[in-house]
Amino acid sequence: MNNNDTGETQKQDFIRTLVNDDLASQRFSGKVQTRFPPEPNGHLHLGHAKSICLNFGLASEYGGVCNLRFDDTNPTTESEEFADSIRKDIEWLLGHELPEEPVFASNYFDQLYEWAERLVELGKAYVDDQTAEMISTQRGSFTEPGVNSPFRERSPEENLVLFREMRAGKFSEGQCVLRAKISMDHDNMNMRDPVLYRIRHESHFRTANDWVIYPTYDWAHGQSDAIEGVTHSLCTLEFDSHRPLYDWFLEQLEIPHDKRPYQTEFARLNFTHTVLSKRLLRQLVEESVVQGWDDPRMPTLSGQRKRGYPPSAIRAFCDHIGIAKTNSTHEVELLESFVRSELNQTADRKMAVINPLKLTITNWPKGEIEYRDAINNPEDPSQGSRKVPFSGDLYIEHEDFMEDPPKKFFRLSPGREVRLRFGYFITCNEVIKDDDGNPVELLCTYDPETSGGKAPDGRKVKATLHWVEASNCVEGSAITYARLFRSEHPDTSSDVFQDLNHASLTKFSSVKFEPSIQDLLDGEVVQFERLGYFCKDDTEANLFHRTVGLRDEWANIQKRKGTN
RNA sequence: UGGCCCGUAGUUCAACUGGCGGAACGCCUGGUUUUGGUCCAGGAGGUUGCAGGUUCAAGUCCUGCCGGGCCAGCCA
Repeated sequence: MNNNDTGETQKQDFIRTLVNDDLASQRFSGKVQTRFPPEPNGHLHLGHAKSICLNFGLASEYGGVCNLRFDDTNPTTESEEFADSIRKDIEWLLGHELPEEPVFASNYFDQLYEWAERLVELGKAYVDDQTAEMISTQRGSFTEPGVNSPFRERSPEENLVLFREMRAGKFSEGQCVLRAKISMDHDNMNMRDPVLYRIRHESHFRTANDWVIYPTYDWAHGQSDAIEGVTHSLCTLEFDSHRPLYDWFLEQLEIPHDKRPYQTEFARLNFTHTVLSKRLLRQLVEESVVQGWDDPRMPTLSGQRKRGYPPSAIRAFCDHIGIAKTNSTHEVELLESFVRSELNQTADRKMAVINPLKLTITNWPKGEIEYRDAINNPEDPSQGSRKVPFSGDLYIEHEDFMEDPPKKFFRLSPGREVRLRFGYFITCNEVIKDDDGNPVELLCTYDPETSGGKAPDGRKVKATLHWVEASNCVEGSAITYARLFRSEHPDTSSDVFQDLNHASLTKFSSVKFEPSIQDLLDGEVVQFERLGYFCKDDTEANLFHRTVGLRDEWANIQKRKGTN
């Protein structure tokens, strides 16, 4: 695999082509500036990661600036807590602190208001006293033109008085709005006299009680871009039909062409077996399907962090998938392969037994402990090695023993010899079972001649098992995760909750770890050999979350047998 | 139903202004290996949505159709 492609070749996609064209034509005198504009009313997820990588990546490639701009135009749903968590997630993803302090659309409320007055004076905006319902029915449909509001022809003077009274708090919520005066029979519904300001008698987390009218997204966005000096305003496909509006406002306000940002849309990110809509994600949290926004099964950035996904792997993934206008759904396995690829290079190896089966070496000198050399990372010899205790009292993985093994099962079974990693060859001689016939202990002998992992007589074994020494081990637990939804495209079904995978979390409570896990930092990711990558929990002692498993040939063989 | 956007291996993307359709992930086979991991080599997988047209030559240009997405919040 070549995931860690350093990619010297310049990336090429339709957006970078546009930027190069603008550079060539000196459209913005060689400047490139972008922005990432989340609304502080929820948590960031993988879909946002694509946009963050694009916006911040593009700016840094072209030596420009990318602002984190909070689109805080709706006091009803937004909060400082969301803003703080968004900033934290972005800095984690980027791997460094924000080069610039975040900015807020609310910083521009004065300017936005002033511009709105100008539009009123120009006769291009009016105060409409109708209810939301009336305005909605008057908007018409895709095939029917809208009808003009009875208040559409108010004079600029009257509108200015009314608009100032709106601002002064003279009216109640919903009593009136400010609308742009464009055209009620436009093919594009967004151009049918859109609302610019609505009344909210609510405190805003940045501007407190300074305002009782708040700009809508359409009125705030393009002008905020212009104020900041954004050149390329990148957003997702669903804003395509808003672009004519974006341009219309800048045109009316006579923003000079070389200072006029323009909007370009790209396809948002989707994953198989995953939902990325704010509404559904919130529902998963509120209905306690998951344990919170940062549940490791959540596609939120905080969830991925808790699970141990390296941000560099998410960035490499975003680089790899590129930017296009085609609606697309990526296989979650692709992201996982980037996570493995990264972790394979960086994660230290340890040993843990997740589902222990006692194994006693009958010819081992009683009570003797030997310290075996174990390499920390075969991909990176500079990481050195450690000593792991070994004795005649061990645990191995339950799944590594079968009394009556099928073909192609290479692990331990009665009479068979296997290697214990960093240890010796052992042969299973006897199986001790409980009343139900389940194996509870294996009696084995070891060959002292195989200390180097090889037999002097050249005989081979077909498997190497991981193990943990019983008297020195650390006890704890581990959680493995599977996808939250069973179907590939859960969000297309009418009831996504019907599609939940009820086995998305499996907790193992009597895990045996080698002693060295006590030196691990919270949030550190290691590979437990043959089991996968695991991340140390930051709140509970000796708890590990499985970030992602290893590729598993044996599981594939079993799956094939199951389906045939 | 009107307007706009999009259709290239299973998936996601390449293929400079028309010039032999490639890669990654996934899958399969073999090699290496003290992780059934990693790594290496090879393989299968395509009527470029369909039908016409222009051209010596079309994934690329033109026309029509089909399929998918978005738009009728005082959300963003």
